[in-house]
Parts: sequence; structure tokens; C-alpha cells
Amino acid sequence: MSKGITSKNEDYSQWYNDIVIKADLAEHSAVKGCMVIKPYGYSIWEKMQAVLDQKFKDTGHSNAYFPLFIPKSFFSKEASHVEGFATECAVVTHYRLKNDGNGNIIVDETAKLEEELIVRPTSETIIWNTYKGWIQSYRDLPILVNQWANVVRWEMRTRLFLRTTEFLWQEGHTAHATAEEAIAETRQMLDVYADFAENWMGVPVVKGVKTPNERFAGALDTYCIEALMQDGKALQAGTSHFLGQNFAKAFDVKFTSKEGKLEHVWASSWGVSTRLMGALIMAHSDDAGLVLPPKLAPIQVVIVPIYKTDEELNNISAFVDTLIAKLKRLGISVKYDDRDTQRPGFKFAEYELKGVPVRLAIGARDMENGTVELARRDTREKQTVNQEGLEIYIPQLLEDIQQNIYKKAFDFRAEHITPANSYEEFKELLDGKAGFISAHWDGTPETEQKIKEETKATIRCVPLDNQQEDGVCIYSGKPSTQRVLFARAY
RNA sequence: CGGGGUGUAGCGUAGCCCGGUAUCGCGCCACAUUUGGGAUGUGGAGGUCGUAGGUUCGAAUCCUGCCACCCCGACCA
Repeated sequence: MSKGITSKNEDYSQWYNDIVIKADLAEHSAVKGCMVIKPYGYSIWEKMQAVLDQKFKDTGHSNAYFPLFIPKSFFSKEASHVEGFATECAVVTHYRLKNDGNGNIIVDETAKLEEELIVRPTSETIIWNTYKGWIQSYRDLPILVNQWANVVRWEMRTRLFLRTTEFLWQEGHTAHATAEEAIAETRQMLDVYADFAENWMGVPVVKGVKTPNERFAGALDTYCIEALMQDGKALQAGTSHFLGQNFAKAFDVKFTSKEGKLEHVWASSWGVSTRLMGALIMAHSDDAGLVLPPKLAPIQVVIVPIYKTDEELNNISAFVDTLIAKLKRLGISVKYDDRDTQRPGFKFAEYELKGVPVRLAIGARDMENGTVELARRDTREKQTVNQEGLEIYIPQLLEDIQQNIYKKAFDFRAEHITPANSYEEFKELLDGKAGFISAHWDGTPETEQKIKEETKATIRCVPLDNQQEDGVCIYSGKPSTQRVLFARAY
């Protein structure tokens, strides 16, 4: 039916790639591991940014911008941080090129930097180096700053949106007078992320905390939201870290408290990236293409006229113009596609591929009957509805689609959280049903590592709302007090 | 970094084994007929065959080096 999209059941990875390319979201660039985000894909990212940015501001944060380059020496100041990122850093060593006399441009070896610069993989170090100059007293706290930026992590293998060498993200970096306040901030931002994932993206997530193995390099605790994709693999959709005083100590950031004591500052950092695009695509789309939740769709309603003569088109357009005016007043984004260079069938397929939630087709027949043909992308149902009252019906329908998309993903996930009570059962589930597997774990990094090596499944998180129950670890047989969520992940 | 694969028109490809200036489909352009689910016909444009060198009268084809990308693994907060 749809041209050129591999079926989801046939080859999930290829299906994903096909959608990214055919829906015009992104493409591979001439630079290894880096992608070009195309205008349509970028417009979705912009919608995400706008919503998140407002949420950050509503919770008291301000945006700022820090350098792309980080002096190498900054990195070595926090031991576990450098260890975590050392193997994937791009390093700037020279600042000038020259002509070698044979028409080739080469690096000018005489222009070697005294200290190499790291292209930021994350900005904790440069930011905490800066915060040192901003903080003297408890009166200077808290600092609640967010940065929208690009970062570079030199991964060996990449996948469009899910893992690219350069990616776009936001990183919040906050400084507080007390541990309690920093933890509250960490948890608050996790809630912001979860709210965004569920109520805007329509992707249900598990809020949880990472095991020490999976923690951010330099954090005391890493909180996360974990989503489930349609192939049963998990995707970490966002993280929020409680950094304790690690970076304050590394960069000597102290403040004088109300009581007159000199103390190290407490910190949090939190981020989501263009990886959310990958989550959005994989969570909802089907073999006909992208399915977008109305709240993030750049085009919410597309209108396609069907006509034979200019007179018919003029007649339709007159009606459409007033409809568009009404819908725009309601804040609905509408596209009227009256190109006469493409036929209606082509347009139908194209907007389905691009995930536009609602499509109206209006022909001469409709104009006589006072109707339109309305198709919704999520269920692919078509119906004929009256022109009158569309401005009431469409907003309701968009809301309905938003709910339906979420519910579908929610039900899928509910069916794919399965308890396992033995290692055999665990492995069978992984290779068969997949999804999250809820199992007892003895709490040791050794067991976690063994399970990872043997099955490629990792502990995605310990859910925050976890019930305590006595049991035995599926791997070691040692006693356990709660189940944790395992899955194979992206 | 290890294993495998691929580079030929905007995209997807045939030709390569067995050397003689490149095939087909989609797309693109023009015109006509069309338009309620990816139109049809006719005509047309578009190529340093990834790159550098070698062998040869002659290289997309054989040989050597290099580059790029993709897949699998290792890796990946």
C-alpha cells in the first residue's frame, strides 16, 4: 500500500529508517555519524522545544549559553566524569590550515594549541567552572539555568535520531544550598519530562532510578524516564541527575551559609535530546508512515480540494478560507494544499506518510451536500461530516486522537511488563515477547553485569513507585526486597 | 577497532566473472488527456561508472593503493 516503507513486522530497524527518510524528517549527511535534520523533522523538534522551554520557565529556570569548547584540563577535575566520557570525545588540537604548495590544504603544525579543547559531550565542567565566579553566598542560590545546545559524542555506531555523533539537546544545570533542595529539583524535572512524554508525545514512561552501573558519570543518583518501543525494546527518553557536591568540589564552588559556614554547593543536571524524536517515531507509527500526536504535529489539519474546473476550485477555496480562519482562531495549524501539480491520491499518501492527524477532502459533491470527507491518521478511518460545526468537531477530534494515541501506547506497554520468577523464564521472555521484565535482583553490580553479558538485557530502572516484596534474585538466588525492570534497550 | 558488504544519472539498479564508451525502473522537463487513494500517453534532458595510479591499442569491467557509506559485533548514562 505505502510505497517504499518496509513493513514493521518484516524488519523493524529498516521500517524505522524508512519512515525517517520517507517522511522527510532527516537524512544521512556527508559527515560520518552526523545527520541533516530536514525542515519537516526540525519543525517537530521546534514544537518539542517550545513546550519544554515553557515548562522550564514555568518552573523558574532561565536559558543561558556556554562555550562549545572545553579545555581538556577541566575534564580531569572530576574523576568519574572524565572516565565516563574520555573514550568518545572530539578534540581540537590546531587552529589553522595552510596550503602545502601542491594545492592541498593541510593542518598547519605550527598552529598547535597549547591546551587541547574538547568539543563538549556535556557541559557540567565548563558550567561549574563558570558557577565558581557566580556564587559566594547563600543569597546567590539557587541558580536555575538551562542551555539549548548541540553536543558531540564520538560513538562507534550511529542511528538517525537515536544515536548520532552530534545531537541537539537541552541541559539544565542547577546549584543549591542544600542536598534536599537539589534532590527536589532533580525529581521535579523528572516529573516535567514524564509529563511532557505522556501528555504531549503520547508516550507512557516509567519513572525510575538507575542502578550504580548505569549512573551518569559524576552523579550520586540518576533518575530516568523509560519508554517502550513497539518492538519491545526500551528507550531511555530523559535523565535527571542528582550530582551531590561532586562538581562543586572538583571546581571549588563554595558559598557562605546563613550560619556563616563555608560549604560546597549542591547540584543537579537534567537533559533530553533529539532522541525524543526517535521515541516519538517508534512509539506510534505504522506501515503507512509516521503517526504524530496532534499536540506536536506541525500540521494538525490538512485540507485537500478535489476539483475539475477552476470554478469548482474557487467555490471550494471560498469555503476553505473561512474554515481555516475559524480553525486558526482556535490555535489549530492548518495547511490547505491546493497545488495543481499533484493529484489527490498522491497528497493523501504523502500526508499519511508525514503523520498529519486529520485530513479533510472537499470536492464538488461535498459542496453540493454541505459535507467534507474527514480522515483521521491514527485509526485511518474515514467519515463524511457536515461542513457546519467543523470548528467545534475538529478540536474535539484532535483531543480524541491525542488520547487514543496515548491509550494505544499505554495498553501496549501494560501488556509488555511481564514478571519473571526464574532465569529460564526471564530469557524466554526476552527472546519471545520482549518488553519490560519485572524480576528480583540481588542488588549487586556483578549480577547485573553477568545478566547483561549473557542476555544483553540491562536494568532499565528501579521504578519510583516500586512495591517492596520479598523474593530471590533470578540469577544468584540471593534474597531481594523488590523487583526491578529489565529490558533490551536502544 | 574486528568481521561482512556497497560505491554506475536525483533515487534504486543491470553490466564486471569472460575488456570494445553504459541497461532498466522511479523521479525530472514539455505537451495533451486526467483529478473522490500514489494517473496515462507521446516526446525530451540528465553519466569525469567513489578516487588515484597501473596493465592494455582500448578499462565500469583486470591489478594496487586510498576514501566514503551501510550492516553485524565490540563500544555507547
